[in-house]
Amino acid sequence: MTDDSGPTAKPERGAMSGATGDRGKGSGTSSAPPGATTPRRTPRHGARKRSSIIAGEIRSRIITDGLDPGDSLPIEKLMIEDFGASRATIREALKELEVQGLIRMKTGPNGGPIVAGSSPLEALQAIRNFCYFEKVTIHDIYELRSALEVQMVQSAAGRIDAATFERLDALIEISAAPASDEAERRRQREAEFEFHTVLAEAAPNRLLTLMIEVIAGILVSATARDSARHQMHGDWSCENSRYHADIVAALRREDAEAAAALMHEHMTQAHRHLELIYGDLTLEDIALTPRERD
Amino acid sequence: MTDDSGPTAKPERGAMSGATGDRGKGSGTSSAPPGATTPRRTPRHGARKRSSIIAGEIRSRIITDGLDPGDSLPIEKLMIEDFGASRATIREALKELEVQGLIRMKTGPNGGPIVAGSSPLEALQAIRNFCYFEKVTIHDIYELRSALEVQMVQSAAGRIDAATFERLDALIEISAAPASDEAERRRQREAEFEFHTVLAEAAPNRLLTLMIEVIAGILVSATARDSARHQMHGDWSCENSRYHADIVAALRREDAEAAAALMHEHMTQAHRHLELIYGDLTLEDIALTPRERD
DNA sequence: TTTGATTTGTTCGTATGTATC
DNA sequence: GGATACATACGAACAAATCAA
Repeated sequence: MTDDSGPTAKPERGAMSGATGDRGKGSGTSSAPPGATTPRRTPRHGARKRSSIIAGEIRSRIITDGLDPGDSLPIEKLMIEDFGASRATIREALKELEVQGLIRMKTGPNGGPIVAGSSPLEALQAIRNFCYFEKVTIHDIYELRSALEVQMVQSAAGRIDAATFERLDALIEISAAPASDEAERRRQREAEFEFHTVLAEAAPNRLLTLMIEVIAGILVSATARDSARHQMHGDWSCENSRYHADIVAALRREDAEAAAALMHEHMTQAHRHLELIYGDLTLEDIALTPRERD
Repeated sequence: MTDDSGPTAKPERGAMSGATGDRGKGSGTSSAPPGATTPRRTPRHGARKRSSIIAGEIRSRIITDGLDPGDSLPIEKLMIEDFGASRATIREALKELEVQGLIRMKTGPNGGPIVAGSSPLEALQAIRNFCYFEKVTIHDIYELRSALEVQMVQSAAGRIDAATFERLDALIEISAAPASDEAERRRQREAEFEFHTVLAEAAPNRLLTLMIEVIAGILVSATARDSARHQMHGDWSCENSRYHADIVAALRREDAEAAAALMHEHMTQAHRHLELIYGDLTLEDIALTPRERD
C-alpha cells in the first residue's frame, strides 16, 4: 500500500526531511560498560529531556513534510540511527507523541508509528484534568455549554441534510418514549447527548464541534453514575425531547433565530435541573475516568 | 473536602491508596538471579498496553486520594514493586501522565513524580493538533471566540476589582499610543491579546477562562509572524483600543448588556479584519510550534 | 566547599508476543 | 503453517541532577 513510487511526492517510510542525527558524540565518557566500545552519547546538561527534544523534532518533520493521517513514519530502528539515541529514549519520544494523539503505534510488518488523525480524546482528557484541579462546577459548564450550543445551532441552520434529520428524529423518538427500567433510561440519556453531538457534526465549524463534544463528554462522565437514579429524570427527559423536537422543527424551516432561542431555553432548563440535583458540587470526584482509548 | 478521618489524612510519599500490585509473581521476594527464569508477565492479547493500564491506575489513585498540586507520588522503585512491572514500563506510564500534564518528574533526593497543577498548555497543544488536521479557518476560530468572549464579559461584569481595572487601563494605553517601530507594534498586539486574557481571569468561570486562553494562544501563534507587517494594523489597533476602552467603561458602570454588545461588535470587526488579511487560510501551517514546556 | 546519598535520565542487551507475508 | 518484521517488555548498569551533611 505504501510502496508506490508513483506521482505521490510524499516522503515514504523512513525518508522524512532532515536527518540531523549524530550530535557531537565525540566526548564519549571513558567509562565503558562491559560491552566494550559503546559510544555513549553525552546527554548534555542544561537541556530539556532528550526525549522531548526528539519528540519536538519529529513533530516538526510531520508538519514540514505535510504528512496526513495514515502515513507511516520511520520505524524505531531508523530513528535510533537518525537521532543517535537509544531505543528507550526514542520510545519515550514516540510515547509523548502518542499520548498527544499525533501518532499511533502499529505492530507487525509494515507497522511502526503512523500519523493518527485528529481525535477529540486528547483535548477531552486535558480539559478533564483541568476541571479536576480547578474545581469547575455544573454552573461553569453550563454557562459555557449554552454559549457553544447556541452558536452551533445558528451555524448549523440551513446546512443539515436529510440523513442527519432522520438520525435526529430517531434519537428524539428514543428519548421521548417512556422508560420502564434503568437500562432503558440510561439509553435515553445517551440518546439525548447524542442528539447534540450529531447536530454539532452538521455544523461546518470543526472547532465548535470539538468543544461541544468535549463538554458533552465531561457531562456524561459526570452524570453517568446516577443518570437513572433520580426519578426527576423521567419528567425532565420528556421536556428535553420536546425541546429537541422543537429545535429540529425550527431547523427544518431554516429558522436560525428560533432554533437558537429554543436552544438557549433548553440549556437554561437543563442547567437548572442539574443544579437542583448536584448543587454547587465541583467535578473533582468525577473527572479522569480511566477510559480505554480507541 | 473529601478527606475525613482526622487532621493529616493525606497519604504521604508512597502510601497512596490500594497497594494492589503483586499480580501473579508469587516468588517476588526471591530476586531472580541474572541467569534465572524471568517470570515474565503475560501481555495478554486482548488487553491494552500495560503502561497505559498502569497509568490509568495511578491516575485513579491520585483522584481517590484527593492529591493536590505539589504532593508527592511514590518513587519509581516503589511503583516497580507495587505494580510488579519493569522500570521501563513504569517509566512509560509516568511519561504518559507527564505528557498529559498531570505530574512532573523531579530528580534528586525527595524527588520523584509530583502532582502538577492544572495548566492550559496541554489543552492548547491538543486543540492545536486538532486544528492542524481539521483545517480550521480564521472564520471558525472567530465564530467560537465571539461566543466565548461575549459570554465571558457578561459573566465578569460586576466582579472586577480595582487592581484589575488598573491593569486593563494600562494595557489599553499601550495599544492606544501610536506605534513607531515594528517592535513597538508587536508589543501593542501582545497588549491587545493580554487585555482579553486579563479580563478572562476576572471571570469566575475557570473553564471559560481556559477556553479563551487557548483560543488566544492559537491566534497569537497564527498571527505572530506578520503581526507588525501589515500597515493596516495601525488603524485597526486604534479601533481595537477604542473598543477596549468602551468595554471597560461599560464594565465600570456594571452594565453587562452594553459590555456584551460592545464585545460582540469588537469581535465582528476583528474577524472581518483578519479575514481580509488571511482569507480562508487554514491554520495548518501555523499550528504545532514546538514550544518548550515550563 | 566538598562529599555522599537519592532519584530520575539514558543506554545497552535480550526475550517474547503479534501481525503481515 | 512457517518465516519475517515490528513493537512490547524485561533486567542491569552508568550518568546526571539535586539535596543534605
